[in-house]
This record gives sequence, structure tokens and C-alpha cells, in this order.
Amino acid sequence: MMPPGTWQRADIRLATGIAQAELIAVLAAVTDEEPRVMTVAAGQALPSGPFVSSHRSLQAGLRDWIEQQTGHPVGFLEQLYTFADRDRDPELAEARRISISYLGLVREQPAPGADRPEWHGWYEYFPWEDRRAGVPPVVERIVAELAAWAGSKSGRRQRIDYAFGLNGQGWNEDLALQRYELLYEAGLVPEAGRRDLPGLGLPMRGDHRRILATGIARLRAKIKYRPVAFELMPESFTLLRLQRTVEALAGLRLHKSNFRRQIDQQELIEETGEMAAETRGRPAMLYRYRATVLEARALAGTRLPISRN
Amino acid sequence: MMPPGTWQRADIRLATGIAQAELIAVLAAVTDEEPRVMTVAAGQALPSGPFVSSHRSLQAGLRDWIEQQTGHPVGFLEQLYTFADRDRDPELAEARRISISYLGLVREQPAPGADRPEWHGWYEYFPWEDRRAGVPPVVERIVAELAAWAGSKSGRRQRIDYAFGLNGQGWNEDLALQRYELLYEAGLVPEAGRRDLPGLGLPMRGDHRRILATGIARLRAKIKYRPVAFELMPESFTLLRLQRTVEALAGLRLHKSNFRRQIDQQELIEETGEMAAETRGRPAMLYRYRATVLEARALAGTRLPISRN
DNA sequence: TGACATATACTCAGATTGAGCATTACATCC
DNA sequence: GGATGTAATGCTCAATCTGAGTATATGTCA
Repeated sequence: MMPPGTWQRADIRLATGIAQAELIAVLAAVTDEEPRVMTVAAGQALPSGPFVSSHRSLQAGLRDWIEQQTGHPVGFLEQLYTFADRDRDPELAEARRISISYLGLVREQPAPGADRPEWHGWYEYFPWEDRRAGVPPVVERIVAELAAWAGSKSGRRQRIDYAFGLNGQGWNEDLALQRYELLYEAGLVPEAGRRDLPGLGLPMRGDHRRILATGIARLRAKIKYRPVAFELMPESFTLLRLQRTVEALAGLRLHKSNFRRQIDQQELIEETGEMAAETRGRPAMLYRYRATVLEARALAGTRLPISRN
Repeated sequence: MMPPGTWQRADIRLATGIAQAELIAVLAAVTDEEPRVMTVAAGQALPSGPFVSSHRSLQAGLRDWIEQQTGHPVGFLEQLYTFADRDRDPELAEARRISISYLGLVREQPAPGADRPEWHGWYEYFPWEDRRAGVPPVVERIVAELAAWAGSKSGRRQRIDYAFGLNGQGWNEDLALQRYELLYEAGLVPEAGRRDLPGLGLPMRGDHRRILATGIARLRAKIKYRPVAFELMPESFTLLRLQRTVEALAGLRLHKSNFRRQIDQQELIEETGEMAAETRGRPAMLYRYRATVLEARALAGTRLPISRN
């Protein structure tokens, strides 16, 4: 069964080694204060396809492909996760399928013409994740259903409390994946093959909705400590526009002046000198990112209680 | 060339879709205040091997394998990165190889008996990463060589400054991967096929040293916001022991009382009631982790300037 | 008993954060 | 032309968090 070989004694031998490889992309953009994801199959799948050669690496190949498809350069591209679960594709018995997923950010959403992939709002798939206008009504029903599923199992109850911020836990927008997985486990989404509760968002093919949730969670975590939001903005922008973009991604409202303070004490941006030509209210200054600082901050880290002697 | 198929118009078509899949593990433990990694081939390779079926997922298979090999349960296991670069394995022309790497933490290092994989200290491979006893002397030479390589190219100079904390940038322990990549690009490590500067640590086969650097960087970043250090500790431990473990991973000394304050205001641990039976100094209290809190904190996130209305 | 050596407790100033108020600058309506 | 609406920008203030250091407690060992 197993190929003899060059491996050492401590080899990891789990399988026969041949697999079918596939790339799946979560491509995000924010337009009109709405985060969107590129889809195919009438919004029921993420763009994906077999992977092979001709390119020097996965990343390089995917980058070219995206620029071709969207007509926009990809500012940010990062691997999400690689799956190879057996039950994902029952047809393939021997050669199991390996799916490598990526998260990419593009600056603008291309006009939805014929022959073009469609873009759908994140929150069409995850209505419970958008709290910008308050807690959506569907959450109450979700929590009730989950409570029924949990019964008296305290492990389940605790997970629900954490994920949905119940019992004084506080909502954490990063837990998008955990929330989807709870719904899946509880059989509340159609992908789980059981009940189809209305109002729980559009389903997707296979585990694509789970992959999208992974991308959302990753991006939400990342905007807090890496200047990635800029990858979604046009050349120049107002501070409010930037705030609205971050809010759209996080699904939360932010405190205006504190947001501004945070931004400018990081020195990520600088004034262009121009003013925004919007209609209502006092006109705002336009800003642009400071490329050099951005690069430095892209590497910055968090802190340990270091001792300096 | 390309298989016809079920894909939509927006498919990602980069390749023919068949690949050879391989798993690579970065397995870490901390013993005697020294972080170690499991190796094979006399310390020149990470354990790896072909992947196939029999297990429900990559993660599950790898977990079993590790427990079998080390005799210890794996507390923490997380995917690092998936590579599929063409030039990695020149023999395979058609079916390129996909390498999926993982980071795992085990509680103790098994006794190195015959037929057992060996464990090597991280810092044998990356001597410049350990600053617990101050900046190692080799750093001066590294920086000089890198400066020569950079010449007057300001992009390179800037990257060097960030990575090594020069010119008032401050050392960031998380940048282990970037530092290795600089050395690689500059041709200062033997893996790059050019010069072999002595004192720059042991090389590894293929890109295994790069993968190890990825694991180190990931773990260093993670200990700051997730309670993973506990996965490396025995049942009960003193606060100093915990601090020494974190210091070993970070390659830095921490401020003692601030470290303690940080730990106990997070309520991650509780007293066992016992005292440590060590010899020198005042005996310390023994602690254990609080499983439930740990689980909650495992999900905790960082903060945005949220508005509460 | 006294010299170590480490544990644990406390203090304090400076920086960061969450929240809110005040003032400014336009557009538009009457 | 002045009132009104809307958003931009500036400022304040208390609470909390951090970095650094000092003081005291409790063991072992010579």
C-alpha cells in the first residue's frame, strides 16, 4: 500500500500520497459600505478550480488569475486553510481531494456585466453577523434553537454563550467561524443536511459557506493589528469612509473620535491637501496611506511584558 | 490540457489537478528552559511523509501519528502553511508536490532512546533568535553581511532594519521568518546554495528550516494572545517555570512582576494548594490551569474602538 | 545564626482607552 | 440673509493598563 522510499524512520505515513488539488478563493471587496464576496453558480459557490503547474507557486498563480477575472490588482492575498476531509467528496475514493483556500482583497468591485462572476454581500450568507444597526432580530430565534439543541449539556451551553456573547460574555465579532460551526452542528443550516430554518442566510455548495466564514473571521481579526483595511480603499478617502469600511467588515459601529485618534497616532495616513466634494455637512479632508509606514506596520507585533536591563 | 468539467465560468484553472501530497510537522516541546523540535535524519529534517486516507481529516491523522511517535498527547495542533512551489522538487515534473505543514505542541520530550526521533534545540538552527542572555555575538556579523548585500538599495536596508530592530526600530521576536528569509535571499545560509557562513546555525534539508522558522514565528505571535504556553507545561507548575517557558519560546527575558500580574488578572490559573519542593529560595506555590477559562480565552480577541449606544 | 535566593506584595508615574462635549464649516431651505 | 441640518475636527476627563522598581516574606545551606 505504502510506497517505499526515502523517508526516515519517523515518517508520517497516513496515506498513499496522491491527491487531487483544488484552489478556492474568498475574494472580498467593500462597496457602498457593504462587504461583498465574489461568487459563481448564482451565488452558491466560491470561485474554485483544479490547480497545476505553469506558475511558480500557488500564490503567484492565484494572483494572476484574480487580476484577470476582476480587472483589479489584488492588494492582499493570504492562505486561509487547507482541507482534506474524506467525506467531502464521496466520488473520489482513492485520490482524495485537497482544497487550499485563500483570502484576497480587491479595491473595487467590477461592474456586474455579462459573463462576469457575481458579487454577493457577506451578510446575505450570515445575517446574524451584521450588528451595525443593532442586533438583528433573527439572533433571538437562533439562540432559542441553539438552546434547545444544547439541552442540559453544559459544554454546548458554554460554547453558545461564548460564540454569541450571552450571559455577560460580550459579542466578539471574530468568532464568525465558531458561530457558523455551531449552527452546522446543531443542524440549523441546510448544508448540515437536516433542517432548513428560514432567515439563516443563503446556503452554499459543499463547505463553501464554512470557508467564507473562515475568511470573514480571519479578516475581522486582522484589521485590528494589521493595516489591511487600506487594501480595500481607493487612492484617497476621507476618515469617515475608512471608518465605514472597517465597520462593514467588523459588522459593528465604532466610536468616531476614538477611531480617528487610533488611525492618526499610528501615522498610517497623510493628508492629500484636497477636500472631499460630498454634498452634506462640512467637507472632509482626503487622506492617502503612507506606503513606507504601512510596510513597517505590516510586520509590527503585539507585546509581552519585556524586561529591559 | 485542462479537464472539462463541472466548473463555472469563473474557475481557477492553473493546472491539471493531480498532485503528490506530503505532511510536514513542526513538533515543539520545552525542556530545561530550552525549546526543542522533533527531527529526523540526524537533525537535518523535520518529520514528514506522504498523506492519504484512513483518517477522517489531515488533522486527525497527524494527531494519531504524533501520539504514537512521541508517546505524549498533542495538546495543540494547528496548520501552518501549504506550499506547492514548482522548484521545490525537480524530479516531479507533472505531478507537483504539495506540502502541508503543521505546528504541534507536546508536553514533554520523550527520552531519546534508540529508534526514536531526536529532538534538537530551536536555537541550534537559529542562534540569532535567542536574546535571553543578551544579543548573541553572531548578530553583529550577520548585520554586517546583510548591509554589504543591501548596498545602497534602500528597500533592502529598510527590511533589514525592521527585521533586526536596527536604527531605533526595536527587536520584534515575531519576525523569525522574515529574518531567515533575509539571510536566505542574501545567500548567507547554505540552503540558498551559495556561501556558508559559519555560526549561522545548522542547515536543514530542502526548505525545512524555513518551515521551522514559520512555526517559531507563529508560536511566538500566538503566546501573546492565546493561552498556548500551558500546552507545554506539566500538570502543575510554578509561576517562574511558566515564565521561563514563555521566555524560552520568545527568546527574551520578561519582567517578573508584570508577567505575574498579567497571568493572574487573566484568571487562567489557580493554586493547587501544594508548594514546589525545589531547593533554593523561598518555595513557590504550584498552580494549574483552569480548563473552562482556558477554553474561553482560546477564543478571546483583541479590540476595536467600539461604540456602545 | 546569618547569608543567600527566590517568592510575593505594593507603589507610582506615564500611556492608553472609552466616552462624551464643543466648536467649526459647508449646503440648503425658508 | 439667517436659520437649520449634517458632518468634520478638536478637546477633555476619568478609568484602566503598563513599565519599572522597591519592600517584605520564607525557605535552604553553610
